[in-house]
Amino acid sequence: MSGDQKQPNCSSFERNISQTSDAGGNLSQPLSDDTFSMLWSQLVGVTDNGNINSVCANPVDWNFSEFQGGDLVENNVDVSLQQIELGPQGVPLDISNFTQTQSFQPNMLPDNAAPGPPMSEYSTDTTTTPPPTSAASQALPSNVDYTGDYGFEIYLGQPTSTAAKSVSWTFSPTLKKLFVDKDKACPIMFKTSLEPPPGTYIRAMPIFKKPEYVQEAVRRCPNHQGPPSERSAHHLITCSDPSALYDEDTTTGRMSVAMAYNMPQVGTEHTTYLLTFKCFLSCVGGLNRRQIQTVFTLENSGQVLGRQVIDVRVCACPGRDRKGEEKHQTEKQNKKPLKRGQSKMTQSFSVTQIGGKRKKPDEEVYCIMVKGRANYELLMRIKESLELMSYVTQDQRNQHKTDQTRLQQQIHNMPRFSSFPSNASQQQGASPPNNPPLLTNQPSITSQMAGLHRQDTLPLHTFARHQTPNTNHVHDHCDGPSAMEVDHQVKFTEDVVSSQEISSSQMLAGQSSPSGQRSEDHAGLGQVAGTSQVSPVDRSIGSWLGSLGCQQYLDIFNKKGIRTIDQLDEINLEQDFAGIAMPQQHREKLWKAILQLRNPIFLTSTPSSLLRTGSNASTASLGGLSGLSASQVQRIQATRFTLKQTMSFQVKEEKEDT
Amino acid sequence: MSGDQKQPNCSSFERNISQTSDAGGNLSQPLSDDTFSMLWSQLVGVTDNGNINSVCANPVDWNFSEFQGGDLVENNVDVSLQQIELGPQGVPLDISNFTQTQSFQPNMLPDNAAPGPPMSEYSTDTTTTPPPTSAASQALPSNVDYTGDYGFEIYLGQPTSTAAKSVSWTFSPTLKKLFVDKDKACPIMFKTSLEPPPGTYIRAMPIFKKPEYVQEAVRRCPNHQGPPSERSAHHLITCSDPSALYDEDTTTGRMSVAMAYNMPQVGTEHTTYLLTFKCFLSCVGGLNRRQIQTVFTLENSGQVLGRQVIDVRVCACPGRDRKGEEKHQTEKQNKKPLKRGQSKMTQSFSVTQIGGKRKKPDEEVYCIMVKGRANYELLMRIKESLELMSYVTQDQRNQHKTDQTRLQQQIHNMPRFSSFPSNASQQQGASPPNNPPLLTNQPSITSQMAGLHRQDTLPLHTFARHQTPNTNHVHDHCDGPSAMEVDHQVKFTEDVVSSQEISSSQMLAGQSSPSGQRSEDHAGLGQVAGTSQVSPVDRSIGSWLGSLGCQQYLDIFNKKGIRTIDQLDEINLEQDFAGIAMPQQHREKLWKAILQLRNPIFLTSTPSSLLRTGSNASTASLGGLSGLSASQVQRIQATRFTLKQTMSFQVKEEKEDT
DNA sequence: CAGGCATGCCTG
DNA sequence: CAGGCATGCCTG
Ligand SMILES: [Zn+2]
Ligand SMILES: [Zn+2]
Repeated sequence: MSGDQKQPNCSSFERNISQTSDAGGNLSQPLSDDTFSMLWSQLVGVTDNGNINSVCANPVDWNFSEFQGGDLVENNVDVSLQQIELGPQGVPLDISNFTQTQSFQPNMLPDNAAPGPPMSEYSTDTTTTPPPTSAASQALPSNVDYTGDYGFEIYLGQPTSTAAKSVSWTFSPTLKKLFVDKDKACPIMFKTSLEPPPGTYIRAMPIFKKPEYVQEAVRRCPNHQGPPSERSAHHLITCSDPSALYDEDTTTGRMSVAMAYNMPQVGTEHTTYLLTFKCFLSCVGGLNRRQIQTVFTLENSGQVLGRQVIDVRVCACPGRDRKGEEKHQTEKQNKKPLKRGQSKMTQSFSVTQIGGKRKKPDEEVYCIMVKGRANYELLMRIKESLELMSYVTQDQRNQHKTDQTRLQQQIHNMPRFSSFPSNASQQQGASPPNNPPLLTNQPSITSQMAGLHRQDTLPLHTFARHQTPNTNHVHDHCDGPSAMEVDHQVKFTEDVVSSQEISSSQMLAGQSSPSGQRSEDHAGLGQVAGTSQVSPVDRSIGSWLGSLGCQQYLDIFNKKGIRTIDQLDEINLEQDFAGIAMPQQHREKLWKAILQLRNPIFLTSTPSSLLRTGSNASTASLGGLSGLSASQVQRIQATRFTLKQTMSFQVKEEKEDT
Repeated sequence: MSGDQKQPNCSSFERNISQTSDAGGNLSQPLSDDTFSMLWSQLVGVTDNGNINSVCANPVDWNFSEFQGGDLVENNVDVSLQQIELGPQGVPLDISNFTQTQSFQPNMLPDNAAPGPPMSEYSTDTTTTPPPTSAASQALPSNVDYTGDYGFEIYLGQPTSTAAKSVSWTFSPTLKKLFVDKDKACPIMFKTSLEPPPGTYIRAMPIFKKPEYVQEAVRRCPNHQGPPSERSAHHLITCSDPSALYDEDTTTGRMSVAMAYNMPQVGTEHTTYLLTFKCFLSCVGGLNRRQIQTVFTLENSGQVLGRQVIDVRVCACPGRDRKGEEKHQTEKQNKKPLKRGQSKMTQSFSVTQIGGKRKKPDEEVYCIMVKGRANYELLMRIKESLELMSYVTQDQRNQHKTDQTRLQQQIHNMPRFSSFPSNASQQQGASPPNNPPLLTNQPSITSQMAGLHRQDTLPLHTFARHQTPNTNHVHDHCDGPSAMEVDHQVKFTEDVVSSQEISSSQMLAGQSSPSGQRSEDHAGLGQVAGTSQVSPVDRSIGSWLGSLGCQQYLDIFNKKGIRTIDQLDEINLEQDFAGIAMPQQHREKLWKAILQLRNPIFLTSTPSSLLRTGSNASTASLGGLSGLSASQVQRIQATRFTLKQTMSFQVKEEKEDT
């Protein structure tokens, strides 16, 4: 079994690779803090780069987990930077993957985030201003799939559900991960929907997945280095094709192999390359158990035409390890949402900046020593918000103020309390002992909510919760760019509101978002935020689906025995709804709404309570382009940041196999 | 837990260390065959060396286990080559360690095999003709303890019985093995009883323990190599003393560190060195899980004054691994002799050659491909005998012929059959189903013997077995150098003989060996051989002890419930008799006799039956110097070969924890 | 090729 | 520092 929880600690690793590490020395600072600093400075560096506006699509997406002490089960931070050139039709800022939290699929930005259909005018524009973006030469190489104008796609053969323990290789579609034995040729196939220009090649380049190491070039361990006479002596990945070229980037030191790309032979759909990995993931003094990905870029003259990324694990027992990781992942998926005592929180920031003009931030990096994890985490999130705020334009701030004022007025009109359900059976199950029947402003509201999770009747009145009027309710579920001005010291209270009030607040959310095709997803987000901030009058699935415009799926939920939205905690949309015919749009909408329901509390004033809450997660976002319409702009350079952090806590007394 | 069963297979290892291996390429031949060839050619090479007669003591002792497939549990071959200079007093060829079979103590040749007391005339003799015998410069370095004229001894602190899992180091006196963490300074102490000449130093040199690798220099794996600026960059062992010198022998490539030796500080008994091991035993591309020993030689001007050898395991958890290996060893000791279905055989050859004159054997090495383990093992033993035969002198051959003739005459006088015990209960227990009541010449006799093991009554008549007259009965239990002329295709039959016949045959054995101090051990061996070749009339312990002249221990056996010699299978002399006051001489005599009883069948015509026999082991020996007396020689150069092979087979249906 | 060990290293 | 995992590799 192989998981990704275990990583070499920094100090021991530094000793191990002291001879080969060519990464910067800033890893000696406290890991987590430094991680973010490094990550952050990278982002800043990229956006400050003068080439930024000419980059067609340069997303950066990281997924890592640290903070491994204590109860923390998972902590993923995805940072995505995407620069998009908008044409006259406008390219909608797709946020359909916004709430994606699986760590094994972190890089799946939607294909339609690419600059338009093949052979459109954008492709010309792109090719006429080709920046030197060869994957190997970038300090922070992108690991985001991008089929590009030529429909570049990777293929690893017919999907298999399992493999013998020691097969030479096996691909897990679920994990999007290749498990491959060392020194075994592995056929990797590619195709393009259109034939790229002559001289196009595919570059295969391994990168470390975790931000601590992403700057370090992946190379073979000393044990497995080839003879100096071989061009590929230090390359992890070799290609059976003798004409393959082995590059070592002079500045980044990255080792990659470039293989001529030709369209598939007649009768075949794909072009196959036999690749060999020359080190184990576990190789001491080399990969050293650090997860890697392999970035395949379709390139021509250094210009990236497409990109496909897969995780790769080079190990002695690909079948065994695949099984282990898939099981691990399934356990994660299945059990975490069910865990009463487990808390998960996801925060996500998305910042879109129109144009490249913005004052250059202070690039000096400071180190803040913080004692205690709770304080540290709190400070980190504040820090993130503060730093991200610098990317919010004045227009966005103004817009936020307006929205804020309007919303507060609406909320003030709501009654603070109404009635409390007398049904004692609602407090059955795993509800904590201290479950006061009357709601107050005290912080244990999530415990109370946990006590209601198992209700299977349809109460006429039930809980709803929203923030107190004097705090910024949009702080973690913003529906506009102004959400950056948030108050992290926010407190939640629980209110019971009537159905009328619910619908009005939903309307409010709907109203605050512009309609129209380009802002559709944006509006969707606003609607989702509304459902969690202003609760439905009853917690029946029917009402909830109705509020989402998804009544047609009521039967499906009922068949699964789900009658109240409190039961939604037990759902796994990807799994439970995998076989159900449903437009992707709806699927995403439902998934987002469920996530919102699960994560009503993002931050409380007492950070330690994060470890005790029944279920908390949060998604904060900064949607850009809110003030834009297609008629307003002819061509826009847009930069989108997405920073998503998911943290999970494991409650001690619960066993893994509950 | 760490055992020594697991070894890298040859091919994978070759690939792993292809960059660093500087050993000969003959490892590509079949491992086992090649192992012996290599080993053998080494022996031949050493003895053919012109320097042989001037070498004071140059024993070679190997212990390894291969043949790991099938039921084989253990296979140790110890080869010892000792060249001894005999003074006027004569130095008896001590064979007190002859039956030692523990693989963890293979190198403990007796200290009195050294050339006499300190400051004797030999020391002068030795120092006036100093050969270049620095441990590092020898292709096949000795790993035999030798305190030498100065009483050189190693000390690893107060013995401990156990240690915490991850202590930086711990020494197991039982295993004579140091378990030490990588990169942790380990204090190793030495003392001498006399102060050696100025300029004396201690050389620490690691060697591989197994003959497959013993020629290869031990060096760090590429991962753990130091910077080229360090003299010790490739040395496994480093010393904290900056004045230590790091040698790399130009011809052998061996890496060693030489540390100045000074007598202990006043008030201390030992001189301490802080040594550090820079690679794990498991290091890929380096030690690669190959067991090592460290040879500490007290040297002066390249001359070896003393030698101390310990096994070393560099690992991350010294305490854990020590516990594991000690447990493993205890299990081996305790359980193997008890196992009914397990068979163990030990063969041991000892060849002593007087003087250095002997025709140079053909040094060409050929490879015989053999299909099937049984055939292979059979052929290997034959090969060994044949090759060892070339060391037998003509005098020895003549002596053998004489003995042979005399013995055959005696045997012909014995009745072939008498009666068969009617006690059906003798066939209880683990006896195989096909257990014919009447004895014939068929080959399944060992099965029948197994059926008799559990008898706990004292039958008036019981089995005895010896070889048919037309075969050479001394083939595996020789009592003289002529034993080399053996017939390995020998067959055994079972006879029942009377007690009178037993004692007569014992007398025979006794008569054939000369009396006197110098040949005492020789005589003892002959007696032992006699007890197994001509069986006692009854199988009671009393009779057996009486025949050995050890009646005084009858009570001890009875207290342990042992009443027949068949029960001796269940005894472990070293353990069961550890606390019993008994002269070492008697202990050895008993032990040898028990071994003989256990191993009546050494070779059968059906090799596969080796895997099925209840208990078989054998000791063959070639005692040298049989014709010598102290008065005949003033000074003698003697060379003694000892080749001992121990093989154990595990029967499938028996569990380890029976 | 499945079972399982050996063994460095991570976690509490 | 003990428990236990991760993972290359050996064995049947
Ligand atoms: Zn490697
Ligand atoms: Zn090493």
